[in-house]
Amino acid sequence: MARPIQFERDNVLEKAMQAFWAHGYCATSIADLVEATQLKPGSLYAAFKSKEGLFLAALDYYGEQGATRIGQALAAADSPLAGIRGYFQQLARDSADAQAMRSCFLVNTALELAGHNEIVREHINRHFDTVEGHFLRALQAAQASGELAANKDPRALAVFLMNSIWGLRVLGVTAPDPQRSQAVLQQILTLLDEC
Amino acid sequence: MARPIQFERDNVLEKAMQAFWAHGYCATSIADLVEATQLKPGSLYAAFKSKEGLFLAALDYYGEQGATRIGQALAAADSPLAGIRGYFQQLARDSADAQAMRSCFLVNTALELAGHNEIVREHINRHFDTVEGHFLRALQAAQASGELAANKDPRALAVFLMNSIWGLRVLGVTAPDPQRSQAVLQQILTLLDEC
DNA sequence: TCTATTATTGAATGAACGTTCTATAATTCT
DNA sequence: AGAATTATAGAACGTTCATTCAATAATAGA
Repeated sequence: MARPIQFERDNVLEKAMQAFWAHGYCATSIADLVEATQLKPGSLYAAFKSKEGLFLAALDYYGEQGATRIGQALAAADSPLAGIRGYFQQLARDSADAQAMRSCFLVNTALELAGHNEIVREHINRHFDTVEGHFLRALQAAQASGELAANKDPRALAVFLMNSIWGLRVLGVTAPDPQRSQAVLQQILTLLDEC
Repeated sequence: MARPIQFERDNVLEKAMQAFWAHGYCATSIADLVEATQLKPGSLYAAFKSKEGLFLAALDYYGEQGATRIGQALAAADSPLAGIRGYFQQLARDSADAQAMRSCFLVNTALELAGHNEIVREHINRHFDTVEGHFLRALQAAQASGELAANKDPRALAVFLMNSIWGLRVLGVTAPDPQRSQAVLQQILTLLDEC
């Protein structure tokens, strides 16, 4: 009974996410988003209500994709600990890439907005909790199978791994350098070994 | 031969720093800075050239203060490792404070601007390097005195400690919680012990 | 005391901001 | 085919932005 929507929502969210990720919430103007998504202001506001609405949608799009990817990578690994080691090896490589110089969209947003905006904080925490949950289950499985020492605390290790991700993201933006990333990686992995 | 400057530079920088720290570079307007510093736009521009100039001055003011404070805390401790442990205990307490919900000004800035602005990146790295230098010297001293195991790598540990600071700052903004902060702290301190 | 110099003031500037609105295009149901 | 409905386009809105400027106030040397 009416004209159907022309654009694909995921495509628009992907483009908007890239723009927000690259420049942050405040520094990304509606004009930037119009250019990135190829939608006119009217269409953007009809679909997402406001700049903040579009931002939250893009944030969730990023968060869900990321968490899913991590979950799949862990599930596909030869063993729980091998999955975690593999993930951090890749992360260390990413954070050493001087071309990228780009943190995680969630971490950027956490520091730009989470301190003041409770809604944003909730969205971010939800995604972080999902990832932490993946790590926790992997660590518990590793302990059950004897791959992780019995005297380790999976919960504490899971929080620590999240902490390490956040740190490596900052390192990747300020001083991307393979040697430094590898040094950090070694310390992190040491904590997963017997000691 | 001319009218002398009325304001104290450090006082203005302190106020400007608080404003930038609380809201970020982009979200802090000149009007905000005028109110915070009690200087009119003309005076701000005469003294600091531009918004960016004032920001960099405030960033350095923060960085130098912070690095000095850490250096003094480490020097005043009973032993090198005791100094490091004490610093991280305090940091873990800070990041568990739900009232504050505020990261480190340098970390905030790193994620907001360092990816695009090379000058900002250089300023930030200079301050981070100073702090890392303090940690490195403490770790080397600890190793020399036998307090730190001989098989440890002070350089790698120093980078890892910086990484842990950054992580705890993110934790403090998104989900301040004593239990989680303590869990992370325990893992970090474990790496300083024999194992 | 007068002159030169510089700090301070706050209004003025044009550009860019997020958002809204009206006209138009496209579609479905009757 | 016509009527009803909704997406799209892009100009227009008032506001706020960073910055500049002309007028004024305050000081130091002559």
